[in-house]
Amino acid sequence: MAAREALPFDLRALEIFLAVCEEGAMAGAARRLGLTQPAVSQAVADLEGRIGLAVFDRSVRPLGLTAAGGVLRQKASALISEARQIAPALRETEHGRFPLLRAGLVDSLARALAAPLGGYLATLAEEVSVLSGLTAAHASALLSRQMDFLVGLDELEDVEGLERFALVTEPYVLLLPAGVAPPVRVDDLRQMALPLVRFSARSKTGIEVERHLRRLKVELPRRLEFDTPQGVAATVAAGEGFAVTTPLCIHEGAVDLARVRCAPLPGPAFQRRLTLIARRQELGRLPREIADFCRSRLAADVLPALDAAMPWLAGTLRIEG
Amino acid sequence: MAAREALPFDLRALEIFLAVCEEGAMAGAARRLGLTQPAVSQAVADLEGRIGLAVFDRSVRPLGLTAAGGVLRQKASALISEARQIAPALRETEHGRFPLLRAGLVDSLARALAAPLGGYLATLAEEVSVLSGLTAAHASALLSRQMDFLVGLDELEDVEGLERFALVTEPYVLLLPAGVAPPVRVDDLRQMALPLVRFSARSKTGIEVERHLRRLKVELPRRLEFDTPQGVAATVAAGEGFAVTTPLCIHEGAVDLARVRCAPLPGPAFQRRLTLIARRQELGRLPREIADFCRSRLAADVLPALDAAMPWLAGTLRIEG
DNA sequence: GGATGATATAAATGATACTTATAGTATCCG
DNA sequence: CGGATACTATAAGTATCATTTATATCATCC
Repeated sequence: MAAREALPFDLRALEIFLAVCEEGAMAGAARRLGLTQPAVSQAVADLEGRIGLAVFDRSVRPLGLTAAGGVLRQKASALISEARQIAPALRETEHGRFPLLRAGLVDSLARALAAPLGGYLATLAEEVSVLSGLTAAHASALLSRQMDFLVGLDELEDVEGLERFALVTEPYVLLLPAGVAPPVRVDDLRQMALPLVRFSARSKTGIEVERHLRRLKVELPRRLEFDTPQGVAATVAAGEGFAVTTPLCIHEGAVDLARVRCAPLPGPAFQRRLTLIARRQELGRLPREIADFCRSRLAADVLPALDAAMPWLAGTLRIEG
Repeated sequence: MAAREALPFDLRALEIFLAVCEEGAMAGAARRLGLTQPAVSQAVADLEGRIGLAVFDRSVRPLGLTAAGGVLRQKASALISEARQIAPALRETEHGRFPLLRAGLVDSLARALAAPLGGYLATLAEEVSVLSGLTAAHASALLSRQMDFLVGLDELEDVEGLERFALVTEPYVLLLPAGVAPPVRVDDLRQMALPLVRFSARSKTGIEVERHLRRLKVELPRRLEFDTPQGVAATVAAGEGFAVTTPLCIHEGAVDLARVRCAPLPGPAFQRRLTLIARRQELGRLPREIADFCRSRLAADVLPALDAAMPWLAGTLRIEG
């Protein structure tokens, strides 16, 4: 955690600063706040001393703002207005629940988890939003506090201040149209007659697959790519190509298993892990509990079907925790 | 402005509260903060007294959070982390400019203003973003502080705490394919052979046109609609229909004026006004200056061409201020 | 070039954050 | 169960910081 250096101001100082901005004069601000003029003058001088910069241009009247003062007005105004909303929000929370929880769910778990997760969150919060999509978009939303947690691949490995709960690890596998014989060796892969249906490079899964194939020196023509597991699975089911995907993506695709064939991916182990990521400490025990819930639902609803369809997975698809 | 009731806490109290949350114990928090245990105990009791709610459940150890406490942790954590970013941001502003300015520009001014506005803002801020689109989306971004100001129709008439600067008022006009004779009376409108090309009801312009035509008892079949002035203008230029639009939308459409014909809209006066809207007091004199800039660019770059193409406008298209 | 209305500084005062000291309470463990 | 341990609450004193009164200095307007 960052060094606990003291904050250079408190909310009271910002309140006084904003009053001066709006009145254009310290004396005016003092009248409005029910203080004396020197109190305001000293509060402003103290604030400037603490941040080490002048915020007012005292050579003109009405008082002008310096560059730093302009920015401070913008930021302080936002901060105070948020602070004012906190106490009312707390009072509305007497039901013992959060007022709002916002979750991001990677596409490949949308079918498996969106509804149960939404239902579970609804028992914890007054208002719930579950957004499915690419984890990249969710990651930036999480960092900018427009989202409370996300479930997806970990694209934030280098970011401090987050906590992670591993949910499930799964190997990449091959998905082929029903009649096609699966390649057994890496070399068979290089000679596939069918084109490769790809995940878009906008998704981390797409990037990982791309990199793995490059490492294996498997070069396949670029023909069709999709953002979503459904697009990939449906295209394979239609016989248009084969894909490197994962068991959960196949489940997400909701495709008729009679029309496709799943097979191990030849070559060295290649897997991915889905994780729940939240800002550390902000939601207390909640992220851990939500992760537990997700694991139990995956174990109960999804794993049995996938193990039945791909018995050769033999535990390489496993719930963490 | 809202009644200036005092804030029920300052940042120091929240800092202590969060330390207790993370340590799970007041004594632990005291050690971490370099305080004594009673100091923390009293700060917490004081905080609870001010907001009128208990935040900790003292009957269990490690200390549990109440419902309100859970929400407070979430909000306080966000507030403190934003507060910590302020001072560094101020120090980066020694160039005399804002670190970031985010503008929303209504589609109908995108061609006329996006580039010059962007250039002008770049002289004021380190980083600038100018987003074009429907004002409805910009309005919500403005309110949620994801945008600093917007230029468009005023869809926020009932919202407090905003300041407005009128830029330009323009009448709605008819746009027809070159060869078509313009309707002169309202009744001619009702008998147009060509279909009406509409602005989507997602845009305020579209809604206003729709309402005006309903008031005039002009009912025209629904065939083609667009979100953007380009779509409307290009469709009219292709001879596919006629449109009720405005001079600035026509300019935005960037259509060859030889292929279309502009004419007054029969019936009572019907106009719209474009406005610059910002959160009050946050950017100081900046909104007024930006509005001045926008007016001068419109007067210099756009008005002469439109007056030449539609001499019958005769001052009904006018810059405000 | 004063008159006026503002800001800055100094010293005194009041509020409140913090400390020491002590009493009360939860949890652990034999 | 009972005592050891570690925590929290309360009381009273102290230190610190915000605010006041009093006074000096500065900007702006005729």
